[in-house]
Amino acid sequence: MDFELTLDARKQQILKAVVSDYTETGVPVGSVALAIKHLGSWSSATIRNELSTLVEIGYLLQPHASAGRIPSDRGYRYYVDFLMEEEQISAAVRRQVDPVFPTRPAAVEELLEAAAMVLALVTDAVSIVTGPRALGARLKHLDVVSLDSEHALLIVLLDGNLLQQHVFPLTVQTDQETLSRISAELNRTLRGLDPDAIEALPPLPGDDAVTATLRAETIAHVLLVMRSDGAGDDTVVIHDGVRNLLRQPEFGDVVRLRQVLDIVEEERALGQLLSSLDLGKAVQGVHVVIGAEAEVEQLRGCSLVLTTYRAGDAARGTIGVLGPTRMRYSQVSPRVRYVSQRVGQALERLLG
Amino acid sequence: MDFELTLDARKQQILKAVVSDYTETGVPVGSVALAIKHLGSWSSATIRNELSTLVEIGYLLQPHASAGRIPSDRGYRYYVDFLMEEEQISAAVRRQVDPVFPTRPAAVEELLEAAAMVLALVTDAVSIVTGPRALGARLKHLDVVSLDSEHALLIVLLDGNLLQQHVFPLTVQTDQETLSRISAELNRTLRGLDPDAIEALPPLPGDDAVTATLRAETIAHVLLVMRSDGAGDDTVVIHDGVRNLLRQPEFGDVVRLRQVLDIVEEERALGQLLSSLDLGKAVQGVHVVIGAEAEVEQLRGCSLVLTTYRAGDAARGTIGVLGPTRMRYSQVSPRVRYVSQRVGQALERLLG
DNA sequence: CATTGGCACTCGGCGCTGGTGAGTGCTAAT
DNA sequence: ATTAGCACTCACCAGCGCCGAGTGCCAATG
Repeated sequence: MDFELTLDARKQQILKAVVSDYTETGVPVGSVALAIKHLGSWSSATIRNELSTLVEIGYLLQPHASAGRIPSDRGYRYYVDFLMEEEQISAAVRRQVDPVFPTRPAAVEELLEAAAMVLALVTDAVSIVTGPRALGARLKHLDVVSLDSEHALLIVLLDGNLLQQHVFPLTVQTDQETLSRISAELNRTLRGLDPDAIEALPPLPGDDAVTATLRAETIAHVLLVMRSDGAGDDTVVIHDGVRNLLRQPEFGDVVRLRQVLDIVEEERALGQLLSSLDLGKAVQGVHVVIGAEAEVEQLRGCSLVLTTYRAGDAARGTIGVLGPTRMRYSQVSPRVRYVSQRVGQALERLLG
Repeated sequence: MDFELTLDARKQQILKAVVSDYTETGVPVGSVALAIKHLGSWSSATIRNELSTLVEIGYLLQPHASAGRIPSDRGYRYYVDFLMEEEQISAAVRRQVDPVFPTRPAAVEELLEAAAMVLALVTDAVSIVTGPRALGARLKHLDVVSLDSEHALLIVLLDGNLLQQHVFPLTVQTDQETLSRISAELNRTLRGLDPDAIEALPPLPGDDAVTATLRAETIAHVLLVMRSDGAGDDTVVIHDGVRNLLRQPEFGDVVRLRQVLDIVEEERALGQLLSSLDLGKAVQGVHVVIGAEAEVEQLRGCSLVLTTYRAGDAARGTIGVLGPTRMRYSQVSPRVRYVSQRVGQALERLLG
C-alpha cells in the first residue's frame, strides 16, 4: 500500500471512469467495459494493469478475486477533490426548487422544512437541515405574558427574527399590567444588546420591591434563553426523504438501513455528529464526508454532502444530504449548494 | 364463505390462541402447537377440524396448502372487538412515558414531538400525532416589531401558547414607539377573542389617520394568522419511529416498506387519511383500523391504532400508531390510550 | 519498454435436485 | 362428537454443476 498523492493522467482518467460507471450501475466495473465505454485509446489489458496498481495503492477495491473494481473511500475522496466536474443545475431542478421559497416566507421553521423536503426530492437522498444559530445573539424584542398567578411566558425575539418562548415561574404575585410595564421598560434598555452586555448592566432603580424582583427574574430568564440558543446541542434538526434510501440497492439489507436510521432519527445524535464535523475544509462551500471519515461506525457505506447556509451576517446553519457513498456527487453537490443559497436568500428576506 | 357473526366458545378460544401465538412468533401456527401450548383439552385432530372451518368462514388464512394458519383481517377484527384482553400499563412503561410530560410544558409543538417520540418507543411502531385543532382559537397576546421602514413582524400568541410569526408590509412610515402603542392598545381590546369576534368589532376611534391605518392593517394580519392556523388540512402531522418498522420481519422486503413510507412521509396524504377515518366507532376511545379497512392499497398488511386526545373543551387532535397488522393490540391499544391521556392533561395545563 | 493479444484460471450467481419435516385432510375406530 | 393413525403436500435448505464475467500472467510486438 503505497501512498503517493498524485496520479498520472491515465490513472486519473481510469479512476474517474470507474467512479462514474460504478455510481451509475452499482455493479463492479471490469476492464473490458472500461475499454469499450470510456477509454477506447487503450486495450483492456493495459487498463487491467493500471487497475491492479490502483488497487495496490488503495484507490480501488476488488470485492472478490475475479470481480471488477469499485472505488475505495480514498478513491471517492480523490475523485471528489480533483476529478469531479460538477453538473449544471438543470431548468427542471430550478422549477422544482424555486417555488418552494416564496418571496416573503412566514417563519423560519416552515422555511427549513420546505427546504428539507425539496432537497430530498432533487438529490434522492435523506436531507438534513439544522436550525439557524444566531451569530451574535442580540436582543431585538421581548415580551412577558402572564399565564396564571404563578407562571409567565417569556417571548424573546433575537437578531434574525429568531423567536423563542420560555415558561418561567413567578415568585411574587402580579398582573399583566405590571408585566407589560416591565417588558416595555426592558425593551428600551436591553434592545440591541448581547448577553454579556445585558449581564454587565447595572441594576435599574426599582420603584418598589415587587418590580425589582420581577425585573431581575425576567432578565435572568432572558439570559437563559439567549445563551441556551446559540449553544447548538439542542437546535432543531429536520430531516426528510428516508424513503429515498430504500431505492438504493445498498440498503436492500434492512439491518444496514436500521443502523443509518438510528442515527438519522435520533435528533441529538445527528446534531452532535454535524457539529463535530469541521466544515472548514469545504470545496467551494460544499463539504463531502465519505464513508468512514465520519468516524461513526453506523455510517459505513454512507456519505454526507453538507454546506452552510448564511443569512447575511445574522445567522447560519447546516444543510445537506446523507446518502450511500455510491452517490452522484457531481450532481448532488451543486444541488445542495443551490438549495443552500436559496435558503440563505429566503432567510435574509425573512430577517428583513 | 359463510358469514355468521358469532363463533362458539371453542372457536373463539382457538381464534384467540392463533392470534396471540402468531403475533408473537410471526410463524403460521399449526394444530399440534395449539394443542400443546394453549388448548390441552382437545386433541390436535379436533383443533384441525375447527381450524379448517375457521378458514372456511373467513377468520383464518392458510398461506399454502400444508402450512399452519394465520389470522385474516376479519379474524383480527373479531379478536380486537370481542376477544382481546388489554394488558395493564406496566410500571416500566409509566417510567418511560411520564417524565416526557413536564408539569409545565413550554409549547404545543414540543409537547407533541415528545409524545410522538415516546409513543413510538413504547409501542415499537411508527407514531403519528396531528396538531390540535383549536376548537375556538382565541388571541392571548400580540406584538408588533418594526423590521425596517417598510415591514413589520407580527407576533401572535394563541390559546395553547401557540406562537406564530408573520411578516407584513407597512403602507405608512412609522416607528417602534407607535407600533408598541398600537399593540398595547390592541392587546387590551382583542385579548380572549376569536377571529369572528375580532372581525365584528367596531373600528376604534383613531386619534389620527396613520394610527387608524396601522391598526386596521395589523388587525387584518392578525385575522390572517389566526384563520390560517386552525384551518385543518395543513395541520402539522408529526411522526416518529420509522426504524421500529425495520425490526418487523414483514418489512424485510424493502418494497413493502417503501409503500408505507410513501404514505407516512407525505404529510398531506397522511393528514387526509386520518381525517377520512371515522373515529366514531372507537372501543373505549381507541379505534383500530385493520389492514384493508383503510382502503389504501399501500397500507395492506398494516394496521392503525388511533385515538383522540382532548384538552378540556379547548382543543383536540389525533394520536396513534401505524404498525404491521401482526401487532400486539392488547398491549399497543392501552399504551396509545395512556399516552393520549397524558397529552391531553399536559395540553390542559399548557392552556392554563 | 510500454502496450497488447491470447489463454488458463477463479469464483460468485443461478438453477436444478433430492431430502427433510412441519402440517394437513381423510378415514376408521371409539 | 372426538380422536388416533396415516398418506400426502409443499416450503425450505443444502449440495451440485454449469456459466460467464473478469482476472493475472506471459509472450509477442512496435
